Amino acid sequence: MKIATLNINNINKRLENLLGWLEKEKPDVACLQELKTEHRGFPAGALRSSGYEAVWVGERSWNGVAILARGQPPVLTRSELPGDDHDNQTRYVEAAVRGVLIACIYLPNGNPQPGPKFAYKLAWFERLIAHASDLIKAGIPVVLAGDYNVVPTPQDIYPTRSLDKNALVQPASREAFQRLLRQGWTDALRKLQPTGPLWTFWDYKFDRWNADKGMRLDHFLLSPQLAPLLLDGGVDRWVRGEENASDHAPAWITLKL
DNA sequence: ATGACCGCTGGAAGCGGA
Repeated sequence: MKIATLNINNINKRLENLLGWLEKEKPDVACLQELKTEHRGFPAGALRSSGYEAVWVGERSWNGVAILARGQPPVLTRSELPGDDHDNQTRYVEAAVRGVLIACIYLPNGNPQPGPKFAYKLAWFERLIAHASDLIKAGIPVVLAGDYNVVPTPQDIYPTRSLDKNALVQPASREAFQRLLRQGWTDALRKLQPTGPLWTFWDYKFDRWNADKGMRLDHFLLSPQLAPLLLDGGVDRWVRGEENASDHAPAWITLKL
């Protein structure tokens, strides 16, 4: 079972890029973030024509997340992260596919830092940690996939001091990610490749793609039952080099199910 | 680097993203 995650940065603006990637790489499950469309604007028909059924939550202009599954409909289990009834941002969707619970996450960016946006990021992270704890305790196979907007360690970003104040690299952001891992989750891509660059994002600005100055922001966390089933994984870097690309590339893993 | 990008809203600059 091949599971992928991609921050698409507007699904309708990049629909041809998305369909081209799905056709070529054929993930069984694809988690998407930053749909940037209201619920009714989601291109469900085009995706169905390409062989994918979907569940999604969306809002105008910002955020929005989806789970696609090839050849079968994902079974929706949650469309929001528990813990704050006043949070209306569409950043979490969860569904079961072939016996695996898939959570698609778009964690808040948190810039500028410090400030209310960074506080929202950390509060959202705490809600995720609480929910993830419940999922671990449930003893079921779970993949937490998505754009965490966290650079976990210094080796997950090109060498620079210019981003020292950025929310993505703050000690509080990294500490929250480590606390999540310590519940028993496995950082799948880092388990496969313990050291070295594993970029999934290159800023549009400053020609970062051509300089290959990227960051690792998109992660797969595996529950204890799934970690031993991890076979392979990587980043589809070619997608970032296409015309009209998102600033993220897809990351993927395969599980022996 | 107060950076040179990209997309959105609204109908101009300003915001958000990372």
